Amino acid sequence: MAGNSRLATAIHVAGMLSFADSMPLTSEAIAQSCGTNPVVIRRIIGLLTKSGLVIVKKGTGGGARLTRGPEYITLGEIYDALEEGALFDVPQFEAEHPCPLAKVVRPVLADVLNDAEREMKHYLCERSLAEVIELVRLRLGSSFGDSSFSAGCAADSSL
Amino acid sequence: MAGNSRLATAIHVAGMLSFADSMPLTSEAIAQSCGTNPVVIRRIIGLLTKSGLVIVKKGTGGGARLTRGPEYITLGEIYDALEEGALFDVPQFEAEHPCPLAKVVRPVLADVLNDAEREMKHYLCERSLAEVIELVRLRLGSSFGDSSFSAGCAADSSL
DNA sequence: CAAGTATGTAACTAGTCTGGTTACACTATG
DNA sequence: CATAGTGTAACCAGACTAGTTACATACTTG
Repeated sequence: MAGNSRLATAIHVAGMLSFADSMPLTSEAIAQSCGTNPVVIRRIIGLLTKSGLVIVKKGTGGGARLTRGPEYITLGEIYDALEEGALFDVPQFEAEHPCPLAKVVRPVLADVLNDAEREMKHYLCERSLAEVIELVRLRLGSSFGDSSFSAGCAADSSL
Repeated sequence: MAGNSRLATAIHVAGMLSFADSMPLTSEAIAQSCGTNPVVIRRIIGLLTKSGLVIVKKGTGGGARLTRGPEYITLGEIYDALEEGALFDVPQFEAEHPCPLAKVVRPVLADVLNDAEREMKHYLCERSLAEVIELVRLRLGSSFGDSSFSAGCAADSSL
């Protein structure tokens, strides 16, 4: 349970919502596809909602759906929605720290490691959800048509 | 104590060893500069040694020193030495998984997120330890000369 | 050889995070 | 009102980071 699978789950969720198009999906249905618990899904959907990527309808027939088409959602936006902290922690020192070199090294390290993280984020910002879905379509080959995704998966697992 | 400060510490350590040039530094001296415990430093130095970046001499007058000049050590090598796991965990599903879409989505996500991580690593591999040291020199301005680094910091904190 | 110095490593603790789970209040539909 | 969903709090388990103590081992010097 060590690694961080939240981003994988979040993109998985967004992808499913994209397939379902305007039909809202329940956290229960999504959780089955993701092999996890509805509450875990709701926690993630809550963050996506907070970032304006998703809109949620409560009550009977409710569920979540995307606010935009997948071409207009980048993986970077999904990553940001999760509010992860900095990838690398660079503790800074107080003025009284005995080693003068250390006090200068740390801000430099913070800059460099921040840049490294930015490279990763930049890559994610250049990949749209639609691109990911297209890759999935390619892997699926021709076994499914366009609309059979939601019919074949989301509908199945919601019953 | 949440974040991962190991990379920052490891680069800090390598930077100090570079300043000390051929004079071995003890984990005690480095720990003082890093504001942490000698054992923490030894754990990191152990990994750097395992990767061939550092060589260690035991006993009186012992300590660690770099095996190469800082121009020939990249931050990517230091990152790899720490043997961190994958940045993003992408759990895969068994063949019996109920949702057929999910089983196809996960390998795609693994690819995409792996690429994102690779972008970050690529940036680190293009930055040498010498470049970091140069940035530190620039921030220090002209208050210190070249050799006063090890004399001013490492030597001070080792006494 | 003996004493001192330094590493290597195991063991334990504390704090934090992710993920799983249960429980329950709230809300919208019909 | 009954049902279907979400939102959220609370708690547990597992894992990791960092700090610390303790001790065996190895090297150097006198």
